[in-house]
Amino acid sequence: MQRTQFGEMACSIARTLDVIGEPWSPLILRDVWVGLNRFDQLQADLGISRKVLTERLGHLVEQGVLERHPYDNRPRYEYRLTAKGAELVDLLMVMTAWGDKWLAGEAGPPVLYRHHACGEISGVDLRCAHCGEPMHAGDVDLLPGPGSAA
Amino acid sequence: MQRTQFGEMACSIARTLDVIGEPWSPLILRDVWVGLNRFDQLQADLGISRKVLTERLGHLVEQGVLERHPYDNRPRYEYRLTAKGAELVDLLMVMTAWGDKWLAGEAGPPVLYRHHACGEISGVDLRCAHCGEPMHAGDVDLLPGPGSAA
DNA sequence: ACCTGAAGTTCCTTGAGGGAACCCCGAAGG
DNA sequence: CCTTCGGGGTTCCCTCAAGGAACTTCAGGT
Repeated sequence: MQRTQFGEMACSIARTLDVIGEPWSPLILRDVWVGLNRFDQLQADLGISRKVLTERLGHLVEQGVLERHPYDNRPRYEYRLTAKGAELVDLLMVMTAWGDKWLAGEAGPPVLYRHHACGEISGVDLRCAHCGEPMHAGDVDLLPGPGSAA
Repeated sequence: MQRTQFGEMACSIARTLDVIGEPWSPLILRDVWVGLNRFDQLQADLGISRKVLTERLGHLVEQGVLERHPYDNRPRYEYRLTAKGAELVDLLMVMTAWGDKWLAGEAGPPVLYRHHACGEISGVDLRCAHCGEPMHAGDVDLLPGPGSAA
């Protein structure tokens, strides 16, 4: 965990980091997304310390990103993405795209995405929600919004 | 810093975290993106410890995300995004979109993006690079790729 | 010769991450 | 009824990274 809390900053990036910025959190989300829903599965897959896993899951549940819910009529629980959490998968897909492009090396990407709509192996691209044209680092101006500190 | 190195995992998310997963790194990138390029500017804006800032900048330069380069013909340096780093801004924009939606509260988003192509205030949306249709958590199947461990 | 300002570096303290052992609870087996 | 098993955590200790503040270095300006 970062010692400095980012959540108080007037910045959506900082606030998002307060939710999933701790080490392991994005990987936990990825695992839950792909269907590893139980404590021991996560622990085994990630090799994370049980103590830290407990802390992370607690935090993610508290933030409304995961839901802990019982199964099998005994003290067994599984974790699932909430709607809020499912939208964080966007972030994971963009990380995947960047990692595939810049870090995968000779071997190529470890995982491929097949898009339901077109059936093709593909990746994500960022588009303007308004006009549908590409939207990347150089394509925007930044303006102070209603929630700015000033 | 995470004690466990994620870079060795066969996962582009984990590898990406190895580059920018440390606390502060995404915020440093954001600041450099918006034009805070010098050590003291970054330190003052973020309130980060100078020691940690030195470490983070060093790591980001080593990873090829930032370039350190001299100005003013004396021991003065500024940091700039490389092409590799500029593409990481995609990640920041997605984090912003999510934070704006789920964490901004009453006050609304602290920062707005105006898209050059259409001139409108807008945000990003994820589309399939192949067919252009929306691509989110439920719209894909995952398949093992060439670089998978198996 | 002195001051200033940028860009680090050093040193100390605190607390989060790693690791392994331990605990609790309900079910199933004998 | 007593024991074992397996999921889901807790507890404890150790190490190393983050915070914080003071110190250093180098070049220019006055």
